Amino acid sequence: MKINDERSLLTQKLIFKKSMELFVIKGYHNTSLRDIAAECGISTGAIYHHFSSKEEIAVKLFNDTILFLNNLFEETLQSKKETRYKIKELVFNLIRIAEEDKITLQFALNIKHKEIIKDGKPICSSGPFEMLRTFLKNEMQKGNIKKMDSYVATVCLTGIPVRLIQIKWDNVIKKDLDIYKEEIFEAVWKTLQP
Amino acid sequence: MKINDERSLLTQKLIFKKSMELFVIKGYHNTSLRDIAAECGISTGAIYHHFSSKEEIAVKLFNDTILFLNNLFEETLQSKKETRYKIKELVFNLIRIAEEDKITLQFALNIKHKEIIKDGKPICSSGPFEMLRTFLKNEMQKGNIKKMDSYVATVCLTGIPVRLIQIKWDNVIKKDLDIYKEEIFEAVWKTLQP
DNA sequence: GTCTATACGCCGATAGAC
DNA sequence: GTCTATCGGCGTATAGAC
Repeated sequence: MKINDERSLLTQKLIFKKSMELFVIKGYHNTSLRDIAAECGISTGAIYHHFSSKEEIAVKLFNDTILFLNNLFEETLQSKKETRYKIKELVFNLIRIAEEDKITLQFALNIKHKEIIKDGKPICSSGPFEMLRTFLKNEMQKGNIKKMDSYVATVCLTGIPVRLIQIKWDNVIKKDLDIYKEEIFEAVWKTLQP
Repeated sequence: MKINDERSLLTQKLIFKKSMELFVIKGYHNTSLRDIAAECGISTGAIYHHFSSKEEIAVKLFNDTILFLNNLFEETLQSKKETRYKIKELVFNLIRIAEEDKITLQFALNIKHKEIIKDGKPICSSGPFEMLRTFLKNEMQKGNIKKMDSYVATVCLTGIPVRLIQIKWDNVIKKDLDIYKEEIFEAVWKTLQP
């Protein structure tokens, strides 16, 4: 790898990072390329050297974020042996990411593709959801959790922690999320038991 | 009420209705005043006779929607006697509205104030959530549901059905939501039991 | 109350020098 | 690879006739 390639890569990373921050804080449409350029300390022309459009930045960010969630879920589900602890780890990790990597998760959960993509929209964001559904279906077959509709099960697993996280972001909850995680997990787990 | 007042009111209602539809379908920022005017069959000038800005339309729509949800929840909770059936009715009504009054609920759940309001944002959308939390706290005191953190309880009550509704809107679920409602309610109810 | 016509600014995107 | 300068277009909002 040449020196220039490295510098180029660094600039790209910077544009990604600052763009995501601004998209989350101000919203996609309220963020102009001039805003991004200023935040990065470069010019709009420089941005266009790396990306062909503002939309391209957002779409790439979006795909990266989906991938990040996919990896997170996959690793989490492999990290424990017992079903109960796999799910506990998943809930805990979600809550942890919501505080430690807030911007990324906010981008994943709040940014609407509809607002970004103008015409036909081919982005599929249901990957992580489907992975979890597959996992839960398998666990049902093995008899580790209650046999129920797999969509309902996945909705219980994701809906409860995600809602907690969102009301925290909306400042409805003031306290640190950490104190809720045990109780949240127990609620999720209960829905999956006979 | 004079004739002209009536006509004026009708036009306003029309603008509200079409604006909400467009905001939901295309997104707030991808909807121009020209779009709204065309959809209403009037001119942009006419819109400005009734509203002072596009933002004003969105903010008023938003407040109306919050009020709608507040009323819906309040009436629902009074419609039954037993706690179990109050909550069942609530879950069922949410799911029903998601199909029958889709646009309104999509507006309430999907539109981000941050995207609309440019500067300081005073909109408070936590009213319905807080009402449900108060209800659940009272039920705990009466011993009708398990004593637990009230935020966690409210998150369980809202998070599960809302998540189901959202994945339906995202077309992850193909079938009619009606077939899930019993199972969804049972899941919610379980989280609130000892 | 509604129309047409238009002002004006901001934004995305490009051109061309360095 | 980054800059400055600029273009074209669209979107909000206004002015003034009817």
